[in-house]
Amino acid sequence: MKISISKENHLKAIFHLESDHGTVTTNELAAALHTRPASITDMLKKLQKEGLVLYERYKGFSLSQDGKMAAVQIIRNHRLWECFLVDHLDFDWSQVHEMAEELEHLTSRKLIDRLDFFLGFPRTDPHGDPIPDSDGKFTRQIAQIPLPNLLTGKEATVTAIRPQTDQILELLQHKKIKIGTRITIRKKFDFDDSLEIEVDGGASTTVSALVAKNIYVSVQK
Amino acid sequence: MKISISKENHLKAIFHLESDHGTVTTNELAAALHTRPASITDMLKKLQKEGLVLYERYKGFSLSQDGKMAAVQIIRNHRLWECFLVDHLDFDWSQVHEMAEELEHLTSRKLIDRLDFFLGFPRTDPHGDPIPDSDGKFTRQIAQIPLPNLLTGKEATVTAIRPQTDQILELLQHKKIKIGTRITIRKKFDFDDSLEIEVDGGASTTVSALVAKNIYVSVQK
DNA sequence: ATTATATTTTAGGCAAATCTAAAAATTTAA
DNA sequence: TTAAATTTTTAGATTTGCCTAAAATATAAT
Repeated sequence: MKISISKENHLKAIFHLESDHGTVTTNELAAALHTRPASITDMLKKLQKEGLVLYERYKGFSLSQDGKMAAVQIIRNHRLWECFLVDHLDFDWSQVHEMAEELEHLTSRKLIDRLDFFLGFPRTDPHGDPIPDSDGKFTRQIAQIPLPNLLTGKEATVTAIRPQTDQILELLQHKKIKIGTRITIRKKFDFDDSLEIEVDGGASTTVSALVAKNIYVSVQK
Repeated sequence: MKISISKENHLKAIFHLESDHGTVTTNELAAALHTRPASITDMLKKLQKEGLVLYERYKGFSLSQDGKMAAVQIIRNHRLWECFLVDHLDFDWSQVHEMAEELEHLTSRKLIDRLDFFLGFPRTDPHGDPIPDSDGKFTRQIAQIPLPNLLTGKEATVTAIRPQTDQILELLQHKKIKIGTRITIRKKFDFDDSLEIEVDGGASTTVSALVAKNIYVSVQK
């Protein structure tokens, strides 16, 4: 009944790709897992036998209900451990992903539930991604929009940075922007789509279109 | 250069058996790891090739300097995670071993060092076993003696319970004895070697020879 | 609609970590 | 000190997860 780490990684990758594109192909999955299409086919057959994916050769595949549950559990583990690493061990959010990739595979359900309690039942991880509860349910997230879509003059809260790279982290750290920061757009420049923004009701800076596109905000909350 | 989990477990088991008996045999190691002697021989050859054990067929084996370092690192990980589970996630010391068996294999050195800091650099784990520092050094432990060896009337601190089973934990919990508890022997009964002891300067109880033998105390500190 | 291209699968192999059964070496005991 | 018992090792398989190269199928393009 125990799912191997490699299988867990396959389920997780399928889940993420399904969420993004709605559908997944063998090649995509192979790329996501840094493995070869042939290996994916092998694994798919095993996962099907265990009832974790629905698979028909040459036709495509998708997670079964059980497979989805397993994937969500891993994602929960991953995100909770990221919270622990950032909030209590004082790591930067850009450093924690790899460590969480290992921690997410720990098998004790009780451990993760106690960790959840210890952390105070956080609803999002340090990157702004939602954390499902112990039953695998994602509580509805507040609506997030890319910063360029925010109306000028309307204040909003930064809820996520995506994708997160060391480079954008460095830039945003310098500009004192992180999750929870309040931002108001003061001016949009059509020339290069850069934005002049006010940060936490204080100083103004300018961010390029590229940076702005990676910042997600919410007007509610 | 990365050591597999299975190899780490072999090194750790050799380390523990060497500490106990001074020497280890193929059969003992197989028993400790719930595996077969033939598998031990296989693994030993691999570990030798990697310079982690000194091995001559039919002659015996022991950890090399590198092997010892690796083993100590795992033990450090294991004991620090046990501290975390007991001190922060509120598990009983009898429950944490299995979880720590998984956590000990995490590969990030930085993670474990930050955990050490977070925990306040504990010198012993919840079972009273010493935790080596980041360089693998065990700081000299205060002398521990089995409770029956303690002189009557001399106060001492409980430093370890060994071996720890759910049953003895239950008994000691009921008698309010744990690591850190102060104990004084009031009377030794030669008839069955049971002891009448005073717990934390308060009430007295009696413990059987079997229980007493499993309690280790230190008069210093 | 047929060919060309791209995707997916099969076939056959490899390395790690285990196993069983049998052989070899060592140790113990008569 | 040789025979018996024990320990350890070898030989040969198995499972898991991956690989490459070639074949099968599906999709796109003329």
